[in-house]
Amino acid sequence: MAVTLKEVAERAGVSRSAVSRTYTDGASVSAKTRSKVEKAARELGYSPSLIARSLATNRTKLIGLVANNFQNPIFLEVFDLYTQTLQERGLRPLLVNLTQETDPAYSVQMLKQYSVDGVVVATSTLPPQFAKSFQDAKVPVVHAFGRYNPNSEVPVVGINNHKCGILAAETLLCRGYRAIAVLGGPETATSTQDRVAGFKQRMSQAGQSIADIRFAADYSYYAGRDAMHSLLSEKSVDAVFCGDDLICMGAMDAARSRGMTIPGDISFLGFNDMDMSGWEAYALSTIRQPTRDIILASVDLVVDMVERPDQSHESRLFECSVVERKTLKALVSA
Amino acid sequence: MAVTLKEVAERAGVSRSAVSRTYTDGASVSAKTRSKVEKAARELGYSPSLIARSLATNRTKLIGLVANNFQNPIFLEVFDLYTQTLQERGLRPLLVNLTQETDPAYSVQMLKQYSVDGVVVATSTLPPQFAKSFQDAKVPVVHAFGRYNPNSEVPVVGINNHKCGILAAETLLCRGYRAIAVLGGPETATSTQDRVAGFKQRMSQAGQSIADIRFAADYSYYAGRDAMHSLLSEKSVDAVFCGDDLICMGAMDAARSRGMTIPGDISFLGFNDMDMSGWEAYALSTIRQPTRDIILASVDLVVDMVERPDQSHESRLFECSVVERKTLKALVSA
DNA sequence: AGCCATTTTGCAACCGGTTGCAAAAATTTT
DNA sequence: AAAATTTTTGCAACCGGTTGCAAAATGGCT
Repeated sequence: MAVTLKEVAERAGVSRSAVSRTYTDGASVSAKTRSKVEKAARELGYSPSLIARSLATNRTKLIGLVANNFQNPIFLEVFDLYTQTLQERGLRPLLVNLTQETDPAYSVQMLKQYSVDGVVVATSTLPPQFAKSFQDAKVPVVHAFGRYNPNSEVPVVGINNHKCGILAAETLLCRGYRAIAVLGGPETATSTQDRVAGFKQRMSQAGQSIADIRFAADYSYYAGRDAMHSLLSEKSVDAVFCGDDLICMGAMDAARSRGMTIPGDISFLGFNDMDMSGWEAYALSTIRQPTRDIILASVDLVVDMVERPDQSHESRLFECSVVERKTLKALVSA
Repeated sequence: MAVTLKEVAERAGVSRSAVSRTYTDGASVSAKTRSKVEKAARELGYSPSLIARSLATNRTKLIGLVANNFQNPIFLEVFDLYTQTLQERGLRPLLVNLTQETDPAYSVQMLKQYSVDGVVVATSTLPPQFAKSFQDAKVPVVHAFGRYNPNSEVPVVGINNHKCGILAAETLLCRGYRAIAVLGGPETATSTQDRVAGFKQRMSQAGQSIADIRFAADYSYYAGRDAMHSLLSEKSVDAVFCGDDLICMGAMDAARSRGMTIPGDISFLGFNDMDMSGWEAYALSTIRQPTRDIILASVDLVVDMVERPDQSHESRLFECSVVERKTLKALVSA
């Protein structure tokens, strides 16, 4: 069917190796041979089969990308960046959509069968041991957006969620809020747990209690809205720290539908700073996670792990920052 | 490195073919041999290499998914469905992110090198000839969300955009609007062109002129907002048909920021019915495109093209419907 | 021109599977 | 129990590339 190296070799009147070498860089071919080969290849419409090459070189240029957050628009941004970044390096993503099925065995098996060169697990909700199972299967893996632990075996690229929780608490405290609630993401997500822990710590350090802590069923607008409705029907609060911008938008709409104004009656602090957070209907003040940096670094890291497997590979954490828009009151000056 | 078929064969004390046959269905292996092989495989942690298999069978189980709309959240829904649907059939998507570079040559080359079994081009903005170039390269291809033409060579799975334009016009006309504008997607997108053409046709048929036609620079919130601002500073209109929900949300925020109420001062009709369109902050009345049906059908179709290449393969168009929320006035009764 | 160092080239084995074919084994039939 | 039939098995060639090695070609130098 497709044109093969052998046909090109025959047409160009050279050996098969000569053709092969024309297409592997660093190989030794004379200018004359190269041009004969290229001419023949052009005429035949030849392009080398990566499948066959993979078999011989033991490199597929395929990177497994494992994700479970296909509901959250921020993942589209993540996804766009991953595909572009990989593309630029001549690599291709092979996607695994985890849906509910978070049994790692399936993904590991799948990606091993395709002999991916490496894997990026891109999720903030799964525990370190999930990513670990790729490592156990001898596949280079990095956990992007994952939970960092100083002696974790799988390198993590992400943020310090505990510290972000502290940052959130400080941001709200120094604006004088006194009835603060937390509306986290799913309780099982490691990111949620860490952020809430950091938040609690800073609040109690300031001698403040937290008015209410609850968790949205998932990372979605509707989960945020529903959780906020039930919160508002039980408690009265003046500020809410949300575990995610999407949840926060749902929560804001819940508050508004009860006639509350933002930030007059109630204030919101989100998390992530996705594209939509800047929309005028929300103009969300939020904690920005440097998504782009995390993605670039995680690709760099996994590539490095593939190329230099013996070296040690270190986790990288990036700083988060507060983005001020219109859902918080102005700072009270000291 | 990885465990190979040969090692399993040796351990199980059978030939390599026996091992191979154990893992290809429809092959003839005795129960006794099979269990010996499975035992050895389990002990060694063997799973067959799809790369090697592909080379021999000429099937990779890889489907190229070509897209250029990584900015629009609706694509995340599309993407989720594609990955899941393919996954269920034992196939994997190989993603190509077109970004600006819409020269098909690159994608064709890329996907041919990976010997994908088939390709789904999932975009409503590129012309039929883009998808055609895969066909010219002998790769089975379907164009999802593409422009349909009765004698198009590449099968299309999507909607009739012209008809949707008519539907939009009727929806607005029968509610009594008399200063109607169109705010389309990018002017170069085939979907935009067809919707606008249908819309115009129905309007002139009703003896109505269109107050303003303009196009957003791309399928984004900000493009919609900017275009709407310039529209409003030039004209006065009572309803706007937007080429996409995202554009529509931007347009709504532009109108609101000028103090207009919806649907009191101005009404909006969107297109797509993405998840966000139901959010309370927008509650968009919109034309629903049956995304799920389109995706399932396009996967079915491409699979069929791979399995029965000689058969003829027909395009499929689905119907769209109006979803009523809160951005249009109630119907004026006859 | 002749010698030596450097490139370039082709051969052949290999990557990890599949599969047509004929022989061997198991099963059925007489 | 032997013959005929069916099923299972192993051999070996093949899928489309890469690569170590030795031979051949090239180029530089005296």
